[in-house]
Amino acid sequence: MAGVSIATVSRVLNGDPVVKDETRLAVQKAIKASGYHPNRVAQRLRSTNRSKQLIGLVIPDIQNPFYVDVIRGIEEYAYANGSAVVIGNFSQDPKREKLYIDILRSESVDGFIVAPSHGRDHDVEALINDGHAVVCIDRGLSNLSVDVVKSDNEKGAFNAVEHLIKLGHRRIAHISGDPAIQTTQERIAGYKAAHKKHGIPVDPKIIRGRESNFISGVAISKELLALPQRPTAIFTANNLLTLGALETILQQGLKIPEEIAVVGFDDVYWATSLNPPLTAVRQHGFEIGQRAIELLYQRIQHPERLPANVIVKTELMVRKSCGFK
Amino acid sequence: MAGVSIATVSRVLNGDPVVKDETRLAVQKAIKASGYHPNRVAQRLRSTNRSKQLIGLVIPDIQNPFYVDVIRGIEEYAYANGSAVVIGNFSQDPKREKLYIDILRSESVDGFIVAPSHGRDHDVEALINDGHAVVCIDRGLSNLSVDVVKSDNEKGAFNAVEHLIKLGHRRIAHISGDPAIQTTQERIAGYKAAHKKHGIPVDPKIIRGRESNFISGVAISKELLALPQRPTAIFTANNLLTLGALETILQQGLKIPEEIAVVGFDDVYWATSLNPPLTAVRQHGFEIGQRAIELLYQRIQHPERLPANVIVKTELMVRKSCGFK
DNA sequence: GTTTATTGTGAAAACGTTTACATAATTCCA
DNA sequence: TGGAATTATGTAAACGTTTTCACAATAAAC
Repeated sequence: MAGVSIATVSRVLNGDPVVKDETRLAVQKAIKASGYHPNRVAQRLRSTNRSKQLIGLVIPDIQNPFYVDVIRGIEEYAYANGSAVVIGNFSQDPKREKLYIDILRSESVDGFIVAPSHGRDHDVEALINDGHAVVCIDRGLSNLSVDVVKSDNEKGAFNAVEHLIKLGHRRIAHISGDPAIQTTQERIAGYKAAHKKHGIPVDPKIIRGRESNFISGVAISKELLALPQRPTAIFTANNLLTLGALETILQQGLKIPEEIAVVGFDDVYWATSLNPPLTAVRQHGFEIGQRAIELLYQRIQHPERLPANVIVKTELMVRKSCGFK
Repeated sequence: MAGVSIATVSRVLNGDPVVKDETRLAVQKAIKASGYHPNRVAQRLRSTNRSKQLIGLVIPDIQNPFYVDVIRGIEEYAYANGSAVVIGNFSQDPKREKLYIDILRSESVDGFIVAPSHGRDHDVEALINDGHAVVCIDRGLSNLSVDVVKSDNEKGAFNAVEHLIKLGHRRIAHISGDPAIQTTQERIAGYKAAHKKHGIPVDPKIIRGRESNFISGVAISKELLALPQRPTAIFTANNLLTLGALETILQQGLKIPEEIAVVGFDDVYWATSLNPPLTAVRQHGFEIGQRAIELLYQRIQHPERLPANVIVKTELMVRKSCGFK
């Protein structure tokens, strides 16, 4: 249509400076006129060096607002680069995680951003060993050195618990998540560190963790509230557990913060609408996403770069659920 | 490796019954041994008839839990079929919507599930006119007949408002969303219908709508509460507006439901944890997603089928935010 | 006016599959 | 046992690009 070969069209599309201005304009005109759009599938199939404009994201739980923030951060960057993001939400199911990794692998994405289901995630390890660019979020891998972006879980938990201690609480329960997950362990460590610093003994009976979901939150908080020596405060390890605890407290008609104080890990956008507004540890999910995709592009360009470990600060959002003013 | 041609390997992969059992086994063994994975990019490039195992999803707001439910419904089905889902979140930005549609188009996805940014969405129309399989969710197109799956917005709003009326409320405000969006109009229609049925005059001054976000919710509820003849109840048109209203009410120290009743469109998983638990219109997002992808696959197989219009029921979740027992 | 550099363009291979067609291998029937 | 019918496999084109290489056209140098 522009009277040139497809090779020249390709060059124009890729901004190759070698084409004459005259032909470039002719081609661009023809592209406009014909409504031509390059086929990204063919582009990906062919090109080895250049960016394939597609990145894969493997997420454990898309219902968790924290990951939604992460996704938004990643997407923002991807959008700015004309890249698309393929999201696989594996709902905490390792089998499904594997399927998504396989799919994305065979989609020849530029790279992967993954929250591995656990520290010894063989599928993610295999991915890295096969030379793919991978950045982990929220949790790392125990056997392998890899780029990781996550929150400062220990510090975040420490601050939350210290806040409670400074308000006068001495018997603080902790509803934690799946003990197999690194994140859980770090948050427990922060909890303990705050106790240690203030010379308060840790009672292992009031640190209880199972799966990270609403049900566990309800169940564990019931157990804790039935204890003979009832805690005056509860520190929950993520937003679903927090909801479970609130449910129980509401149901038992206990007053927050007078009868029981609550601090949650994971700030959520509706935390201020709770009554009373919830004091919570805010993770900067959006920023985590941004840093992750930046690292990913760096890794793609410099595969030999040493793995980075980015720790993103948390922020204690003090609201009204803590009591003992 | 199995001593056969690549054509035969392809046939084995696609379950072509023509291959001899013996060779099939040999090939399968070789596939296992070599860790071979078919390249989906090449598959998509080549194959015209068969499913490309990729569907495109264009969503206005991934932070809205309703859409998250929709996504989960879609993904569930896709996962069961070994398909992947590419998600484009355009954050209510039509430019971004267009970019994502273009990207997905050139990814040669099997089909699209889209929530068009407005009724005259030219990009979505173009998609359909170009012969792509498209299913709309949440809102349809005004110029074009297309498969649509959405909630029964009018009925949902009607039930919510009638519930308030039956509890004795006579002055019910409505904080609505973007007036340009069909969904908004339908919810307003339901609001009016309930008034009409019960012979209560509609005061247009207490129906106010702007963008569907937290800020609007705060602003409009402030306006409403400052009115000389203050409403005794507020019906909000979506979960972000609800949050905004709750924020204002909490800040002004008003008691729910004694001083002001609240019913929200969009039930959310944390509605029960609010204090008091929120009465809300539940949309079955997961089911909407499921129906949408079912319709999409049907449309792919029968492009000439007449467009369907699936209306999914809503459910009024009666909790404690309505008062006037 | 030839040779040499420089610049812009085209031809063709390659990416990893699917698929129409051809051919080889097997079975069937007379 | 020879040919036809059937079955299983291989060959090669195609999908829509990118990219290497060669070549043509122009400009520069002698």
